Amino acid sequence: MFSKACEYGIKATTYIALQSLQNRRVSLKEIAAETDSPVAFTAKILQQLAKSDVLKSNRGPYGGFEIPRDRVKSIMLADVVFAIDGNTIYEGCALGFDECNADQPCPLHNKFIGLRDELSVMLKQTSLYDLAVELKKGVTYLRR
Amino acid sequence: MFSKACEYGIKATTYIALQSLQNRRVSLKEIAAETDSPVAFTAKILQQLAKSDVLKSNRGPYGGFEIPRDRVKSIMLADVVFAIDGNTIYEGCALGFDECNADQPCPLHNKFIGLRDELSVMLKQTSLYDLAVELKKGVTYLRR
DNA sequence: TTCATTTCGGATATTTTAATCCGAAATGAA
DNA sequence: TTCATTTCGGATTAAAATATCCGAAATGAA
Repeated sequence: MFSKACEYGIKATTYIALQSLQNRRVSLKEIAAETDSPVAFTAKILQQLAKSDVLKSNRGPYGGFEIPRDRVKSIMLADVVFAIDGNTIYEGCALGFDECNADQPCPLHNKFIGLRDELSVMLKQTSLYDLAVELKKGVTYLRR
Repeated sequence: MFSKACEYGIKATTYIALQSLQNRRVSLKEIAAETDSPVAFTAKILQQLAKSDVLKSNRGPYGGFEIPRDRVKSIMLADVVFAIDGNTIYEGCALGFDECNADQPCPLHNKFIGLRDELSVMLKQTSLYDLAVELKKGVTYLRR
């Protein structure tokens, strides 16, 4: 479904969102530890997310990553996924055709369009705020 | 979503099902050509599907692959997918946890269970016969 | 039997994804 | 300024997925 990079990216941004809501800037080391992710690989992903303007990075002591408080509610899961995996998840054909549409569909096309649309809606409607709130409540977890 | 191997496997079994309904046994070469798939890689996948009893293979001249006519309606997409990709698509966690359930869910768990169940139902309810019929009608395609 | 045809199975090669390493650059504090 | 801390960015390595190659085995027909 998602690439490993994207999985780490979602966990990381969720954690950063939670801490940012409490005005805490967090370091790469802390993020990797809290999300059970490989440190160096996570660094690359965070860099990419910073370039895509999903989060803000700061170098030097007391540096780290953050998401401006007023943006936590408007950054959607779809933004994170798109920044890392692109749009194949929304637009890609289940059987790998470069193009696949109602006009000339693959055998699975019609059985998948509904599901894909639902997925798309879900990703676009779920904000980092939504994910952070549940994490804070303790009803979801970033590691086991 | 699916691995490349699984994509090729679905296309191949759909094609074999269509031909088997017309009592035609088909060769690897023909299958690969009709589904626009790499020959040698497709061979491996068909071998695997034969071992999983999704289809029957026959060596020698006039050999090739087939699906017993009376089984085309009872072999489901889920059987093909399971034989190649296993059950991660049904049971795997969206964020890669080894285990992920209502008791200790990842941040996406609850947003995904509905979708995953729908996918599961769809794969279990769609038979090779269903796919072959649409292909025969000319409303779906195995290559573009 | 002989031969051409076809799948089988193991080894190998290529490509993509995942992950690490390390010096450079930025930054804040002493 | 000096130094420790932290991210940045490029190079490299490792692992997994994708794909190919080729000789062996099976099989049906001449």
